[in-house]
Amino acid sequence: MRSRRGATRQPSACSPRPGYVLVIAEKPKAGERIAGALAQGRPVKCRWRGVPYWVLWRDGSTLVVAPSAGHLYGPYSGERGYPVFSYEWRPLWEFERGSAHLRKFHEMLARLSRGARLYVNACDYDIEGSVIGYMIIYMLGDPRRARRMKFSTLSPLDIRRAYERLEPLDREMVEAGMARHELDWLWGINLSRALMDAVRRASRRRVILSAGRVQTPTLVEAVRRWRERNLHVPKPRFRLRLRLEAGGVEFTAHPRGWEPGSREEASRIASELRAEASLRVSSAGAVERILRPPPAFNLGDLQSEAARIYGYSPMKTQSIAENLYLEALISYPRTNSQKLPPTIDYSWIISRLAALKAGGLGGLAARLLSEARGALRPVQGRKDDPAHPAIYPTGELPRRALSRDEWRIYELIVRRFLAAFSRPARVASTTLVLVDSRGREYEARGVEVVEEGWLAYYHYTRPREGLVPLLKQGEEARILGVSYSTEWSRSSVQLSKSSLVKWMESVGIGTEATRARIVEILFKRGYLESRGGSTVVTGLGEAVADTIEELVPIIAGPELTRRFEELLESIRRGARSRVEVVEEAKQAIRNVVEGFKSRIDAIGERLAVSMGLIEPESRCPICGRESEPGAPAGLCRLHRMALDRLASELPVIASRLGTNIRGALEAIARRGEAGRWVSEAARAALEVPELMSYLARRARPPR
DNA sequence: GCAAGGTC
Repeated sequence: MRSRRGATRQPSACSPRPGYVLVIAEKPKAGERIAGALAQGRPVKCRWRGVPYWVLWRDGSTLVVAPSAGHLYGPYSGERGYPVFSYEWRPLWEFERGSAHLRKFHEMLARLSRGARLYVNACDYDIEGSVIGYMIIYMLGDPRRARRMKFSTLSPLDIRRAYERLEPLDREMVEAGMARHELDWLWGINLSRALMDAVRRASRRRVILSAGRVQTPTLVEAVRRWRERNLHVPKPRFRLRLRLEAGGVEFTAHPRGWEPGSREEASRIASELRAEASLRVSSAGAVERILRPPPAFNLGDLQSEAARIYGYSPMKTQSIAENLYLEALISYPRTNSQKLPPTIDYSWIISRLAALKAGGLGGLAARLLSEARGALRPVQGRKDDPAHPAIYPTGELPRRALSRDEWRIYELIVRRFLAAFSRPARVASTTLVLVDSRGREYEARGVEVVEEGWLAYYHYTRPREGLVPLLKQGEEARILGVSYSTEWSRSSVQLSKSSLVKWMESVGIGTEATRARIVEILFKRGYLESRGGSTVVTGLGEAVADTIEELVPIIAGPELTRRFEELLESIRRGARSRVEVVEEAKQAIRNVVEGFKSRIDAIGERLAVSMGLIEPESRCPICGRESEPGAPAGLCRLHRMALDRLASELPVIASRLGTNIRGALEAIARRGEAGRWVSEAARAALEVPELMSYLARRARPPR
């Protein structure tokens, strides 16, 4: 009986005689590629309870390629209480919520392991892949009869080459990977239990709290940004705007390198200018910039573009991308790479995309093919990934109508992919410098896209255009009008899911697959909340961040990850052992827990107050948070901080506005640009004499 | 139940 791939099962082929080579892949998709590359002839696709594996023949041996689905094992402890230092590696399906589907993978691998003469770890060539494959071989097979396959892409050539050059098991890499799991487990479980215990003792309530190497620094950063935003004191600036005309073209100019220092000065200069008829051009220059095409997306770039353009959360973008991947429309999305390797058949993919009907994408693909005339070389970004290339469309076309959200993400990926093959764009910018009769300089700028290039494919980063007339030095521009406006500075600090994910990436914590998920955990724990489309930190989030910064500063910032990296590197080099490193961590955690327990009542009380579980002794009259000892009028720490910031900024603001302290305070109390605690403190100071005199004592006149 | 990391 002949069978087509995947169509029919062949019972005899699917239960090969013992003595075969078992090749373990990290996931089904990779297994399929590996089987296809290694088979001489066609691999036979088999299933066990729905999980695929492949049987094939190569140089007279039988190979069975069987996939895992990521990690099948992890540290587990049945022990309650803390500190907890004993654990063992157990199958995840036995104890982890949401891992039930791993059971059939585990059983399939257990069955196939029995008849193998050789085990090959063919998981992704990175630290986690080494652990995934090794644990399966260790638990179900025999590490003494095992080898490692090392390949950097899933191209048939790389896979075949890796199989011809099997290497010994990478034991040091595995030890480093296991150490990573164990260290994260020990720190995370113990600190989380300590926090929960503190609240339970203070309030008799059970609440789920957590801390960890990645989530806690992210929370601390969110708190820092939250405070910065809410403590923002806006400052007024005065912006002069001149409407000019020359040669029939109207345009706008602004002061160049100076600005009016006060409202009074702005008003005086405006009337002086109104009395003049024209400005003289002192110099004119044009420069042309070349904008290189952006590289194809990695997950982080895709997440931030989807957030910028459509307001999608990183988690939403990620799960949409995962669906597109599972439907074979795009390549593997959990990648850090901005590079497209030369081994992929791009002209085939782009010709397939030319058949896309919706959204004009097909037309763009066809246009690219005719523009490129066979020379398809993508730009390469700087970032790389050991296991995967940048995200690209596979050339498979959607078989069903995509939802609006799915289509948007798919379109972003396709457009960005096409742009990577296109030509640079050229943008001309013109700068006119003009002077008035008193020698003050003004500037007018024009921007024009001279050659579209890649902007035709990825138009989301098109520069804003505007024209200025082509004038020469000495020529004049007529003044049509002069105005000035007061602009209050806004806080430039961002706080959103997307900005937190970006921050994590910039300091190197978390991975492509986990960053968005860990930000969601901060919301789930009640540390962060979405209110009216923006992200806020809750009182609980602040209390947890402050508590950990005070008691366990090592885990409050990205430094612990750096420390981990050094330790893991030393294990990989063979300079240190996993046991040694883990024992050291246990000692550090033992000390931390001891310190925590000695102050557990105070910690628990602070956390419980922040959650509203127990009453504080005295509350801030503005917000109801716990009062800070010694603060004026019983303010909390945050409103006291806001008051102090006001005190230091008010004198300058008053002089710019040409008013006194009270006048400046009144202006700030109404400004939407002011941080929330600042405007609240300003309003309170206008009403409560004690606060006003506190301010007056601290507000020093400007030098 | 609690981490972070794989992947479905």
